[in-house]
Amino acid sequence: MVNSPFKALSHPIRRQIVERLAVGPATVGEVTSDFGVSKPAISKHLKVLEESGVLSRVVDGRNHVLSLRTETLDEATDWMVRQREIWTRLFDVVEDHLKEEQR
Amino acid sequence: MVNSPFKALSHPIRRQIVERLAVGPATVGEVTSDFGVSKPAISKHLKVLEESGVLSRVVDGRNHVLSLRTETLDEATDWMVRQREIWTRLFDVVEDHLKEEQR
DNA sequence: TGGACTGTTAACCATCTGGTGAACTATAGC
DNA sequence: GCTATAGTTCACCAGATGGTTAACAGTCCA
Repeated sequence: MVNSPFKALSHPIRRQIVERLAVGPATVGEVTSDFGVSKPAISKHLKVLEESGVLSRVVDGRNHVLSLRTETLDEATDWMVRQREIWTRLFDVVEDHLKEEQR
Repeated sequence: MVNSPFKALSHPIRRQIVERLAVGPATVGEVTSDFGVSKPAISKHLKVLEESGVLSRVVDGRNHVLSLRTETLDEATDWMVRQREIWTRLFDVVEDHLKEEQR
C-alpha cells in the first residue's frame, strides 16, 4: 500500500469511480464508459485506487471485476473524524474556561 | 473554494498541519518549525489548505493565526461515509437475496 | 485456428506539484 | 529611524501526474 487513500481520492475521476463502485461491483469496461477518457487513463486511475487499497480486483476470464474495499475508506474517515473530535474538545475546554472566569 | 478537501489532504505535510491545528490554533512560524522544510514551502501548503476551506487565517499584527475549519472536513467525511453506506446496503440486499434463495 | 473483445503496458508529451534561495512587505520594539 | 522578525511572493528547477496513441497479452467463441 504505497499511496494514501487521500492521495487516491484527490482526483475527481477516481472519486467518481468510487461512487460508481459503491452501488455495486463493475468491470473495467463498465467503469470506463462512464467518463470521456481513454482506457489507458482509466487503467492508471484504477492502479492508483488499487495500490492505495481503495478497491480490489478479481480477474474473471478476460474481465476484471472491481469492488470497493470499505476498510480503507474507513481508515481515512476515522482520521478525519478524529481530527474533528480533538478540535471540538478544544472548543469545550475554551468554553469551560470562559464559564469559570464568569464566576 | 477551488480545490477539493481531498486534494488538500493528499500531501502528508498538509495532513500533519491539520493534526497540529486540531489541538489548537497556531501561527505560521509554529507550524513551520514542526517540519524540516522551508518557509515558502509551508506557505504554499497553507495556501492550498486555505483555498480548499480546510483552514482559516486571522492576521494579527505580523502573525498569521491559523485555525481548522471543521465544516469542510465534515463535507469530505460525509462523502466517504455516504459511499460506505451505499456499499453496505448493497451487501444487505445480497444477503437478503441469499436467504430468500435458501427457502 | 483466427478474429473479436477486454484490459494492460510502453513511449511520449504537457502540465502540475513541491521544493529551493533571494527579494520583498509589513509589523514590532528599542 | 533602524533593525529584527513574520510571512509572502518571485523565479527557477526536478520530478510526479494525467493524458494520448500504438502495441501487446489473454480469453472467448464460431
